Amino acid sequence: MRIGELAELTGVDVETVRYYEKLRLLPRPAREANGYRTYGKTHLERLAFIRHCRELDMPLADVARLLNFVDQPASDCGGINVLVDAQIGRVKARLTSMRALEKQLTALRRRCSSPHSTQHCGILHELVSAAHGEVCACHAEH
Amino acid sequence: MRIGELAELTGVDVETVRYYEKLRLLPRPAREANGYRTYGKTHLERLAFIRHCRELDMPLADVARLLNFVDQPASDCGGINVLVDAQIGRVKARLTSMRALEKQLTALRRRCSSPHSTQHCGILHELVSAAHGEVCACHAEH
DNA sequence: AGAAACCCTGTAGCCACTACAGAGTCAAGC
DNA sequence: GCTTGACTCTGTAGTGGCTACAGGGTTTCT
Repeated sequence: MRIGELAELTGVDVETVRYYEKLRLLPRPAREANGYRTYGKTHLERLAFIRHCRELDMPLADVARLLNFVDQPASDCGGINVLVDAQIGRVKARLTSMRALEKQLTALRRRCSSPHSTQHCGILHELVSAAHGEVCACHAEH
Repeated sequence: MRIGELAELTGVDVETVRYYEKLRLLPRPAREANGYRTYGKTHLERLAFIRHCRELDMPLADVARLLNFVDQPASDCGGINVLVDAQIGRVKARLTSMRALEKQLTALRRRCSSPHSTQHCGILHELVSAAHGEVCACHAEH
């Protein structure tokens, strides 16, 4: 299997496959006589593994650690839980801040319903008033 | 006011202030005889404006556009709404995918409650099974 | 035979910073 | 006057996770 086929099967860009190789997430493949990379089933599975982890938005450094666990079946899996829990924590934290952000933006948006001149635009007024240290609708408490 | 004081007042890092200047978001300040930057009230307000927009997670390119509107009070403010709406759209889309992500991760996490050997770890099994194209708990439908 | 599609290496760009390196300047305390 | 520490300057490189070339070679299809 050449790199294009591997990329196609896993839904990963060709350049990304080479990128993963450079980061040593994928082992170096054998080469054809012309220098083309040749992949087998193990590469396919490993790449699918990486991709699945990325779909869960895990950083590549964590994926590398998970791959280490895969390569050492006898070791304790406690570290895996730690990684997943950390990822869940990050996602939860971002969710919280994103929800707040959405509220702030919609509050800001309500300040201007119909188009008119910039100097009377409620949105811009809100943004500018923050520059004066005043209370703004989007970042108001409660 | 020197750069450190400006940074302190706005809660922005000193390096970031210089970075904004390089991107022409902040006008070039006057210089003291020793070459130190000197800022006034207008800089302070403009920087606070930028920071407020960044708190709403707007890209700097959009912030630059908003600053253009500020500088042209007579122009139509329709473009402002477009920017804010686009930002709201981005945030909503990310919220949706983050919520799905959280579900996927917690489903994955449930696969391993107590620590044991890696080769029997349900989490790793899930991640590996994806590599075989099988259905996994975290990305299962419904 | 020629064109399109694939492959190679290596480098630079994206975003919004952040972190230096290596130098100069300034104020306070001894 | 001298040291120490805090501040400032410029310029460059690093972060993550790709993505997009440039400039070449190879294969495959028609």
